[in-house]
Amino acid sequence: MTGRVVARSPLVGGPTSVPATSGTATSVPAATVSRLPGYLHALDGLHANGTAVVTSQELARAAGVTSVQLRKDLSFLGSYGRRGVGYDVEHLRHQVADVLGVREPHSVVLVGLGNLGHALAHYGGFADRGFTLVGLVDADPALVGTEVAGLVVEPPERLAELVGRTGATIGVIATPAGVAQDVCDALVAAGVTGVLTFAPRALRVPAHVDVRAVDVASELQILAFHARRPRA
Amino acid sequence: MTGRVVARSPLVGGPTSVPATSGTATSVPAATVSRLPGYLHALDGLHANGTAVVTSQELARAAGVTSVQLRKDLSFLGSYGRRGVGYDVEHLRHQVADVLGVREPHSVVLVGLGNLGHALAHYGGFADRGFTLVGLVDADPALVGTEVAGLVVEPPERLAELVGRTGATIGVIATPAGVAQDVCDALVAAGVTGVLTFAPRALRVPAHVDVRAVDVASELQILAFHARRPRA
DNA sequence: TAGATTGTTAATCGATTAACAATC
DNA sequence: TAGATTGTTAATCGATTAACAATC
Repeated sequence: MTGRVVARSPLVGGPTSVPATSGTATSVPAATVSRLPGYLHALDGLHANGTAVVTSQELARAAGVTSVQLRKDLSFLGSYGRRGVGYDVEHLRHQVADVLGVREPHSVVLVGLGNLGHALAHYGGFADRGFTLVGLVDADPALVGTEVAGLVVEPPERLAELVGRTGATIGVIATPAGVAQDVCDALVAAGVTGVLTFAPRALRVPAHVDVRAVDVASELQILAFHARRPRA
Repeated sequence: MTGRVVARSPLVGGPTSVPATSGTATSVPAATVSRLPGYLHALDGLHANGTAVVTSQELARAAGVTSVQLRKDLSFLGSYGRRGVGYDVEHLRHQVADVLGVREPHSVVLVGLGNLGHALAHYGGFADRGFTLVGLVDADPALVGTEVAGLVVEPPERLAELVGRTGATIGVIATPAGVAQDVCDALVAAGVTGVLTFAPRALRVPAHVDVRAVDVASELQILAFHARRPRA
C-alpha cells in the first residue's frame, strides 16, 4: 500500500537495494545510493579546480566519509579506479552521475510558494546538479499568474496539465501540512514518480512512487536529543 | 577528529546508540531517535484533536511506520503502554518529549539570511516543536541592523557574544557553501553543541558536536536514482 | 474468561568495518 | 622490485522483522 518511502526524515528505509544501471548486473544498496550525491558533488568540485586524479582518501575527506566506506560504495558501481594510483576524476564523475541517473536533467514541479517555496524557486543549485524547475503551482489566487523566478505561477487545476506538458518526473511539496497529502495525490495522479516534501506529515503513495521528506523541526529535535544532559 | 556527524544527507551515522534519559539505564538506538520526532508530532496532533488513548497501530499509521517498528522503538524508552488498551496520548507525548530533550525550549541562532535563511527565520513551526529563534547573523552590511522576523540582524563579529548571551545550543547554517566551515567553526567556538547545515559541504567538527545536514539537491538526486529507467 | 494489544526475545537482514589479496 | 592504492572477501555490528509470551 505504502510505496517506497525511502526516508522519513533522514533515514533510509524501503527496499534496501535497487537494480543497478547500465552494464552491471549487480545492485546498489540504499545506504550507498544516499551517499552518491555527496561523492558526485565532491568530484564536481575537484573537476572544477582542475584535479585529474584523486585517491579514495582525498575524495573521502572531501565527502566527509572514511576511505574504506568510499571504496566499498564505489565497488558497487564497478571497478573504476587504478590500483596504486587512484580514480580519474572526470571518468568517475560520469560513472556516478550515470548511476544516479542525472546525466540528463530532470524536470521538477514545485507546489506551494510560501516563504520556503519562494526560497526553493530562487535556489540556484538545481541546474548544476541535474534538475530544471519547470513549473510552479499555488492555490492563492493572488499569486496565480504572477511571475516567480522566471516562471508563471499556475493554479492547482492546471497541475496535471503542467506535469504532462513538461514531462516532470519529480514534484516538490512546500505547502502547509494540511494539504500535503492532497497535493501528493495530485502529483502522483499526474505522473510524477518522485516526491520531495517539506511538510511534516507522513505521505501515502503507491508502490511505484518514492517519497523523501525533509523536516527542519525533526532535525532540530534530533540535535536536541544529543545536546541534552542526561539527568542522573 | 570528526565529531558525531549524525547524518550526511539523510543517513544516520555516528554512534549508533546513545545514553538514554532519566530513569532508564538503557540506551536508544540512533535509528529510533531519528523516528521519535515523527512520533511526537503525531502525538501532538492526536492530543490537539482530543484523543486520549491510541493503539500502536493507529499511531504507527499516523507516523508512517509499521506498528511493530513503533512498539519496538517505544520499548527502548520504557514500558508506557497498557496491554489490551494502547497508549495514553498525553503521557506518551511527555515521555517522548522528555527523551528527546524538548520539554524545555532550545535557543537557536541562524546564520545566513539569503532566500533560505529568510524562509527559515519566518518559519512558524519552531516554537511549536521546542525551539526559539533567538538570533540572526549575516555578513552583508546592508542587512546588519535591519529587523527580520522580529530580530535585529547581527554582524559575524557579534556571533560569539550572541551565542553567549542567549545561551543558544544549536546553530543553523544557511550561508553559501564557501563560508560554511568558517561559520561552523565560529558557532562551535562560541559554544553550540548542535549544528544544522543547509550548505552542500561536509563539515568538520570536534567530537562533542553533532552535525546534521540537509541538502535539497542530494535529495532530488536520490529520487532521480529511483526514477531512472535502468537501461538494459 | 476471551479478546486485544503491548513488549520482549529470537531470527533475519543489511550496513559497516577489518583484513588482505590483487595490481598498477 | 617496492610502494601505493584499489577492490574483494570475511567478520562484526546494528536495525528490522517475526514469533510469542505477558497482561490488561
